[in-house]
Amino acid sequence: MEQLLTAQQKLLPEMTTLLQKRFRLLMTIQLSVGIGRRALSEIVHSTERETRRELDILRAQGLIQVLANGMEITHEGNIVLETLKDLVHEWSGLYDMEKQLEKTFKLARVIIVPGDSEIETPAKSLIGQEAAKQLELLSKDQDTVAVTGGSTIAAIANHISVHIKPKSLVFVAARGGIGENVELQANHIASAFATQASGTSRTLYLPDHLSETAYKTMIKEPVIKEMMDLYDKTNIVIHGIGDAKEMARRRNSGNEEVDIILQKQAVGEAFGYYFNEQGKAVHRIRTVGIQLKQLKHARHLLAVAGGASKASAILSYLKHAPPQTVLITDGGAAKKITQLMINEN
Amino acid sequence: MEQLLTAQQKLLPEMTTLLQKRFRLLMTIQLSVGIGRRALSEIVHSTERETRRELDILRAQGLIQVLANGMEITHEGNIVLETLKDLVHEWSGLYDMEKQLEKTFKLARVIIVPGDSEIETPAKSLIGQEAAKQLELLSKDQDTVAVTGGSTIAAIANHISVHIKPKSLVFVAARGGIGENVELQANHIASAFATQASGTSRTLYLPDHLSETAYKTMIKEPVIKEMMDLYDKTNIVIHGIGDAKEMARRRNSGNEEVDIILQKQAVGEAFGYYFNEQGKAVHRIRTVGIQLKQLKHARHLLAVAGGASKASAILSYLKHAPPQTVLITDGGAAKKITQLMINEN
DNA sequence: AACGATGGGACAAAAAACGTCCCACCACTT
DNA sequence: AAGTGGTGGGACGTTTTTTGTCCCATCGTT
Repeated sequence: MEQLLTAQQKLLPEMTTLLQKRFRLLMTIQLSVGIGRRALSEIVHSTERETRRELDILRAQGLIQVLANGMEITHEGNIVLETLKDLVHEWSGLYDMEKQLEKTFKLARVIIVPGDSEIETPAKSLIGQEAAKQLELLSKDQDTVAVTGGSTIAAIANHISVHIKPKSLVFVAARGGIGENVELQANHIASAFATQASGTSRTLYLPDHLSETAYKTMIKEPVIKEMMDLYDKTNIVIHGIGDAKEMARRRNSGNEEVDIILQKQAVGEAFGYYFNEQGKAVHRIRTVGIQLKQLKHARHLLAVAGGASKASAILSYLKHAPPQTVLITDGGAAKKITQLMINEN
Repeated sequence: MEQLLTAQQKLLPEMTTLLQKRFRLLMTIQLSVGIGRRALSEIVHSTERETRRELDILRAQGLIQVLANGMEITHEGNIVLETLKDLVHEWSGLYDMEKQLEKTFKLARVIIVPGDSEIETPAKSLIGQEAAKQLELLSKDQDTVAVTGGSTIAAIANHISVHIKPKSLVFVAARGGIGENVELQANHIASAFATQASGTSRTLYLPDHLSETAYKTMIKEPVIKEMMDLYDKTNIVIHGIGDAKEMARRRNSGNEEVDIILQKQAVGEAFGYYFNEQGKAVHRIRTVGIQLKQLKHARHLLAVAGGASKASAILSYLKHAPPQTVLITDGGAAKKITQLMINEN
């Protein structure tokens, strides 16, 4: 039945907003009987005309009744209100969390999709879809877009072709290779994005983590140097947020490295920096790929990560996220983040 | 969960239509892959522009994908389609039945609300609501409206004030008193309607069934004569459809009367006539109140009845219903009627 | 190469929504 | 008893959206 509602929302995307709007009106009328059209408009922060329109509909549906001294909710209206209470609470809860996170961490935008991508697959797909929508919204012609790897970022690819209109985007792999799975490599993903968006892609064929000597050698290679320059010109960065231990494991870090991470209580990782719960960088490893300081020059940053287990990593990252960051996550992560924030205070 | 959907429909009445429209588009695309915008418009009998608008939404939602040679449904679209199948079938089934009944019996309009008013109370309320809407739609200023009694008709009263704009309607009791319950008497209902619609009412203080002598005496009374004249001027009639045995019981008919009804296999009753399954009038009793032949002169007839048990009575009535009849019933009755019709052939 | 479909762009016309008044009415307060 | 501040509903010019109807480049098929 959960699915039925999800399917309904897919087919009628405007439903969610409308339902919440009318629900709120109905609820307000219930709470303050005898309220008038204009007073109501003020409370719900809506124009008189719009409120009026919705009220006409509510009246025609027999959910409210008009008295001489204002309006009151009918018995039927009360039933509707009661029935939809949980549903709206669920939905509007997400909306409230979005706004709260935006405000607390001074982010450009926070988008929370319902569900938990670790438990239900549709949530990951929703995240991907929203990320693709944001990319379409924020990208301009001939922009350079840097992308990292990971399953969440990979999930965006499926929705690119549906949402992105062609505008000669250049997709750049934002980091070298990590771990085994080819499908989740930045290189592969950049290329996939380019195909789907009818753009071009540039790839970086190097391991993500290099010894100092190897690094110094490779940086002089023209092919590599060219990529480093591209990072300076990057307009949009789409990146995941890694769990510290998980990233260390993927990088096949040695025992001493893992020990440092554990000892310094790192919870999150991004672009070679490990962050502790307070959002402080406690450790750094040399990585090829885009650098943290280069991020600040990008016009938009899409931070994409979901699942309750990533909550602490996301929270840690948010504490130093640049203001042009757009966070796209899911209800599972968002709820956990809120919990963690409460525990801190 | 059934309730949740009902509540949703209450709050978003435009949802039903929209959902069905988009569902149909999606389904058509699924069936004929590679179909184009214009061909699609023809199939679903919609304008190119409207189809286009909906298609844009479906595309943005990732439910369809645009190829060079037309459109195809995505995996996600298929899931949505599968999930909403039952819901839409339920809804559109009602719509189809409406059209079928309209056509078969040449009626002005048939409205079927979901549910069965004998089982769920909301269905009766829905019937009342729809009847009130129709009255608003069909009535003109200073119209004379005759109403009969019964619980279904009484249910309309609650929705009158919400739907009817004041237009000096005159409500007339269409028949005398039957049975005990005052609240369900034509007199009481006419008066209730008038109050709710800010109109006036005329009542008929006589028992519905009279002996011939009593009838001949009373008909000469000016007060009664005046009412009979009013019936000739009646513009709109709102009436229920009675089950034959039930009506006989309410009228406290004698045993011989009941025997005739049983023997002649009467199933329905309206305005003193008992009808058999074939819609033939098999028995008649003298009633005060509006007469069957006077119905034909009314501009609109609202026949209101619900519940599976009334199906045969409704069907019987429909067989001789005047073309200006608007039938308002519920899913329970409509489904039973359809079954009965199939059995006849 | 030609045809017939495709989707998408464009634009004037029609329709709906909106902002913003006024007005009559009613319930309180003064 | 008069005044005041709220109520809903009507009205109307303006703005925004929707609609109908083209054209056009493109692609697959003939």
